[in-house]
Amino acid sequence: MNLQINHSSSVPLHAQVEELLRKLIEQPKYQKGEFLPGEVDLAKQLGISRNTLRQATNKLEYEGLLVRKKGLGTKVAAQTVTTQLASWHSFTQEMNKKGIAFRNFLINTERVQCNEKIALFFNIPKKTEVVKLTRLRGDEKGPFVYFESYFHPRIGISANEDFSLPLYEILETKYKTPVALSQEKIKARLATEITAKRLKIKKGEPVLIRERFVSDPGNRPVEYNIGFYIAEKFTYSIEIRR
Amino acid sequence: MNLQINHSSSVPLHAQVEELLRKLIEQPKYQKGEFLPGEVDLAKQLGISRNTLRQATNKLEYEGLLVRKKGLGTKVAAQTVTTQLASWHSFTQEMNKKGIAFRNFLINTERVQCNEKIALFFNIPKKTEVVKLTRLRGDEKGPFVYFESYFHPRIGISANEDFSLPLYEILETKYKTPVALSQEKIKARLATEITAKRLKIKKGEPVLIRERFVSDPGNRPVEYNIGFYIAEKFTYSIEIRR
DNA sequence: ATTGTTCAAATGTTCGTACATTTGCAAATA
DNA sequence: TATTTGCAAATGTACGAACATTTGAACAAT
Repeated sequence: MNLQINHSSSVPLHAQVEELLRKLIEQPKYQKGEFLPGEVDLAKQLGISRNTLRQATNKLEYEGLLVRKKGLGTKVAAQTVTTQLASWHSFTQEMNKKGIAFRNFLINTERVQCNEKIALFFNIPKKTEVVKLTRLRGDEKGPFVYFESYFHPRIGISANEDFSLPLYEILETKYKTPVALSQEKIKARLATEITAKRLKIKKGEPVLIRERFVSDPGNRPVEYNIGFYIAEKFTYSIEIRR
Repeated sequence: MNLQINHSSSVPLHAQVEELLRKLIEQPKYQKGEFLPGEVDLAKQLGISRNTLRQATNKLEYEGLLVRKKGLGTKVAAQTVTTQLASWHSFTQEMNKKGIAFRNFLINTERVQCNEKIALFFNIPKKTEVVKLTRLRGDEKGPFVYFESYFHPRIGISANEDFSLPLYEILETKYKTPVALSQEKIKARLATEITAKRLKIKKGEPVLIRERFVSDPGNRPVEYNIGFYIAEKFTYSIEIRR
């Protein structure tokens, strides 16, 4: 492994070291729980001071990637894929942060007639045409979440929109529709045939279903979103302040 | 304002400073966006080194409480992402609202040795004795949720406590331990034998598992809580503002 | 066998220092 | 007057050093 950093780069050393460590700890031995080299050694090896090294490891520890234990050493935290809700568009970021390659298996947009539930939330007549966005996401091993999004006609979003950007960025910048409030409902169910097929699991395996009712600052409905997560692969994480 | 720290305390200086800053930045002038004193000045005022001060501010910055700008200064972050949960102790309220008679099937308290996970969160040695509260709740048709709560020894809660009152009321009034932050994790799993027995369902039926890591305003761990819900009977509802 | 002691290694804490970079503003300049 | 320059103040980066505390293991004493 190439543990090289560039002392004359404009990128701060601690940032370089941080990146390097992110890659380093992907190695199977570290994923399996082996301790990293000691701080003193590692710093010497990298040609930097222990303090600078700790700047990097501190950040990774904050993120929950590393666990340090006084008198023992530093190792990679036991990994669970957590969806961080505190930030809105953090899903891919979370993935990337953990070094998990992230993939869109399918993105599709179409115009459909809305069902009763959506009509009720949007406060529009049943069967009004709305734009529906469908996404299937996962990693190289396969999909692990299936999403559907429906947008209120008022937004004027197009079925030809480029949805590769974060959704809430598109809404805010292009359509001047800030989102301010969302009501979420989470439940667990056994996979139906169609859901199982989409997620490539067996019918009857448990899935986490997360519904999201998104509104703007004036409390007007903006988006309805429903996601089906493979339960085994997911922990839904929420941070609450009061 | 009393900017005093104790150099001979066993509490690390940076932790003391962190606490102190949390209180300091509650002042209206800082909430309104005034810059904190410069690092050099503030460190001198506190009688600590700039590095130590930065250890504290780094953490607060990472938490999103402070914003630092090179060449300018440090101020309190404008409040943006406030993730707020409707249901702190609202479970029974929700039930009552829906006219569902609510029943405690079992309440039990005991002293147990804490496992690794709890030791890690509480930052105490493995197998330290902690108070464990067990609850089984449901309606007249049977149980639908099984809870376990563990309390940090610092709280000094007794195993003979009367837990018929709302938990967070007990903590705040009797034990002067306000709770401020909680991290929740939600996952779905198939019921193990023991869980199935408790909830009177069949082994292999899906259950929603909700873990809650509760901390006080100083971010010190207070309670660990895990609940097993019968998935079919439950929807977990969250309200998020930003 | 059990208990206590010592030791080396690891992370934790804290200091001091030096220089880099960015910012806003005031003074000098065209 | 408008622009540039320079400076002081602020945070950012980086190093080195010293000592504290915790851990696990080896070893010694009971």
